[in-house]
Amino acid sequence: MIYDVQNSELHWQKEWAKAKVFDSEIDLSKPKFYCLEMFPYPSGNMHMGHVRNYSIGDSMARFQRLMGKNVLYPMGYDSFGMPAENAAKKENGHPHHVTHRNIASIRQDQERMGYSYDWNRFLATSDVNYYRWNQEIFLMFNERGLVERRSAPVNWCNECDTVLANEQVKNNRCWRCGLEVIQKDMSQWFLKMSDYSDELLDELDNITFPENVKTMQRNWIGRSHGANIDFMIRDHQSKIGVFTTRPDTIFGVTFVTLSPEHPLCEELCKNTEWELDWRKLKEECLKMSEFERINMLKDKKGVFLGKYAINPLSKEEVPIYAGNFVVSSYGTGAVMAVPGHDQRDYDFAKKYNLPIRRVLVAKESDNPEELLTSAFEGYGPMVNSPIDGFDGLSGEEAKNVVIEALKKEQSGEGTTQYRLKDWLLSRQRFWGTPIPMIHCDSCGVIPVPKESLPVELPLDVVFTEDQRGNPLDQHSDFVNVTCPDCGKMARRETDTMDTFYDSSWYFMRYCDSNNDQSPFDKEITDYWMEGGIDLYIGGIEHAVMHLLYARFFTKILRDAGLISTGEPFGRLVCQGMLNSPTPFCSRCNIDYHVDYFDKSCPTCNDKLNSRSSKMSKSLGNTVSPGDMIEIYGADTVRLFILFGANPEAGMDWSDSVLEANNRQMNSIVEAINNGLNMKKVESKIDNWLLSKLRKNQVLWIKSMSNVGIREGVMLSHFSMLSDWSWYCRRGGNNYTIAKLFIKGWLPMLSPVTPHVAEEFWHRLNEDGLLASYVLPEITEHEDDSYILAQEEYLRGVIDSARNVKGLAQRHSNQKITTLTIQTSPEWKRNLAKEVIKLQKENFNFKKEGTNYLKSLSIFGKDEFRAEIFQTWNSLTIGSKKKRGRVFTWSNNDKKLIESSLNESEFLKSNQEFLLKELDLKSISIYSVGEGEDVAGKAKVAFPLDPGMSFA
RNA sequence: GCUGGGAUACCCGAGCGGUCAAAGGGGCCGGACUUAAGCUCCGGUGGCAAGGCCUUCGUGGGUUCAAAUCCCACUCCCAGCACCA
Repeated sequence: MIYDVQNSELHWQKEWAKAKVFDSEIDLSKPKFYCLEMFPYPSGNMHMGHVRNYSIGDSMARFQRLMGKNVLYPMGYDSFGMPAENAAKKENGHPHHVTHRNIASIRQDQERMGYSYDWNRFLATSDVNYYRWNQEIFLMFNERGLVERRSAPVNWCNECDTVLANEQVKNNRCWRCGLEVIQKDMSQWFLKMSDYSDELLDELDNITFPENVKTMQRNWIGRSHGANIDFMIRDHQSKIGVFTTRPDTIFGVTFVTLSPEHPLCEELCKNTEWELDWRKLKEECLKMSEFERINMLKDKKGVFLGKYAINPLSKEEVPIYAGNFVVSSYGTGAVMAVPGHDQRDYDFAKKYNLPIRRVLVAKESDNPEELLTSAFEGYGPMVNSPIDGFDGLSGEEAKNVVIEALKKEQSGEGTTQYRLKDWLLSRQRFWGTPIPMIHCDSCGVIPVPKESLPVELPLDVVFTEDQRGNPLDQHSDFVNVTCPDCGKMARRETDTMDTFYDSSWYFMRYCDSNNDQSPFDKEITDYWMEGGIDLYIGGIEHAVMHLLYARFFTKILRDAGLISTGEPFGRLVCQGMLNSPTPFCSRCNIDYHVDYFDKSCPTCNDKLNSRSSKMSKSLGNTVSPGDMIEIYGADTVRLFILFGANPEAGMDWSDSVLEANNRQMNSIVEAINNGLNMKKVESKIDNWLLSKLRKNQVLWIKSMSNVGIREGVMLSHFSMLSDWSWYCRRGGNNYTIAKLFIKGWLPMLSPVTPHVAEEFWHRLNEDGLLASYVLPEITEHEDDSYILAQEEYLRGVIDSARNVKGLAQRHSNQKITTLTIQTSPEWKRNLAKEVIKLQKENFNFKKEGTNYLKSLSIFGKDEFRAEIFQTWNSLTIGSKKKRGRVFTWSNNDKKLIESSLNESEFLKSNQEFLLKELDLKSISIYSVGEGEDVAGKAKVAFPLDPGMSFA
């Protein structure tokens, strides 16, 4: 066996660990590179999605080390969270034990893949030496006034027995378990993320996130500019504050709508004939399921509340409604309804027969009295204003004038509204960071003093299957505490923190993860975090959760002076989905479990076909990394995953491609092995191989530097091998050259398939480990491209000869055995050179070509004239579909022509090779005119394109 | 509905004005090697009367001497948001 995959991989993993090659320390003499993957929740074994994530990161970390960067590449675990708690319940254990068991298991899987982590920086967020800093930072937030405890309607998930942040509710369902969330009024802890709305939004313009992530964050923050306007109520002391982005439509208001949950509703209609209807509507809205709500929203519904609001400018009185389409949490929960210029209001007005008024026209010249058949939502000049000074104004100007008028009346002002709310931080769960607060009957809610930290989670808790709620509530040692202010008995806060808090700063902790005095040292962290993490890789599912929280957190830490940078992530790469074949019914548009392969659809009985769907446990289409490693080794799995698709693209699992990639690895091994056993025979092709190596290296570095891993792999694992094959085929057999080539090749192999590369690095007798090798700067030699072009020419000749031979064979009864090649006559070559020269001077061939040609001395020969003319045209103008050859030649082609390459001599020197490649007995090669014009092919001979005839 | 990203040969995918019948990979077909299979290597893989011609890069229009590539409209797919005032 040339290469024992399994043993070799394990061997080198041990060697790397022994030599501590991946440990990183500050080194100001090198540029730093902080490479990071979103750390995993340790749920047992590593799955393919992890493999993809970490293989991308590892290849980049290894590549940057090769480039001489000081690379920080740590790994740790996001180990607080519900699943550990649930697992603990199942086995009557403690989440702490479950967590550490899982960490050991997933870490082993990661180590088997050969990832080059600096394990010294290991951290688990559920360990007290991590979460104690969560608490200290929390106290700092509190001091800075960013912590707030308040009673508010919050999202509650019954399954998870806890509240959820807005970001964690998707389509009204819990992001973790999928159960529909309900609204509850509860007193909860918030972090004032809204203080940073503007910066979080504006900074997006300056960071290199993928466009879709930016868009998602922009949508989530949802800033809109507009006005708050107060409407007085007739015969009532309260007023209604509405938010609108369209103050320019103020005169079109024909009613005001409150969300049914709005507190004013009750105030307005209590003890009136309208109360019952409102209560019904409110009930209906509160209990609506997601499905019903979507159906219902098509049908706008509302009830009159019995009172009238007064338009602050026109003083007109309009009815007040409660409407199911008004969202209570956005703006003020109340809208001024302008049916003429808002489609929702239009629909509502139609249904309840309310007046629709036009107060804008699209163009100055439009008729202000023209009836509206749907809302006109664009901008345009104001019309029909009941007060002077507004008609004719439009857009921003109109808005500003209206806002000014409102200010004068003291009933409104310009304002900005955000969709982003404060971060609801508290969870009613056990397995999270305890919120370091104490409830004292006399002193109120007060923070745990810094010197009493950490507040530790008790280990003496037994979890049982039928348990509900948070076991901390029942743990008297934990709960009972003396008040740090007055010394009386008090109760400890039992809510814990959202786990997104843990992941909002772990990347800074990595920089200094063994610090037991503070979360991290500023100087050290500034070094690694300068300009943000250089490459951050993870799933798109965190686009508005983790990635937004972490940005927010970083900005606070910056403002508190703990760190200098305000944006944590430099380049972000969101890896694509990993798909795998799945039974699919195209009629029902449903994926089925893999058990249904080759069966028919259980719903419609159609034959099921196959399509690629996201790997998931429920579909059973997952592939176990462990199994694949056992069969093929880590290198092959890594190659498959990195060559299958670029990092951002989705990729399909394919057993046959994986197998093919394994064969590719075998071929590479064999090729290198053959190279190391070569004789020392010099040949013409030697230089070509080294030129090719340099060319490939340069291209490879360019691709890899830009995270173009797929393109990089194409060069390192495919082009390099086929170039090697070509070298051998051309008779290359020079150990010295082979060694040079392999020494250049192995580093290129190492980011993606590090084990095999390391193994052969040693067989090459190189000093030290390839894993810590720094690639010297690659410079192409001056004549590289010429050498490559020459070989390219030869290949081109062989290619077209093959084509023509096929043709000839079809027209011949006997086996073709001879070839006559006539290379371009000298005058055509000279003409071509002339044309290339002219083209470089931007000569206008169309306009001046013919005259120029006539001025050439060669044109004087009558017998040639027609052919010269044709040649000239073919070189410069071309035909309808093809441009002149001078425009289609590559730079290298031009170089060959300019250098006066003697094509005949060159081909003759490769005569043996041509005979072999073309399977011929004889071949004669000469320049046009120096031998018989066989089959009249002289006239088709062009520079770099000889005439050929077979017999 | 809005926002963002897509649609390229049997499949996956690169290309993003002329060097494009379109890189690379898979699959398939043929050849060499082998007792044979596998492996490996080489070649082919839109059509045809074949150093050429014709048709093709979601559909229909347009700009251009020239379009997979630029512009317009449409269809479909994926993702996110969604009565956000």
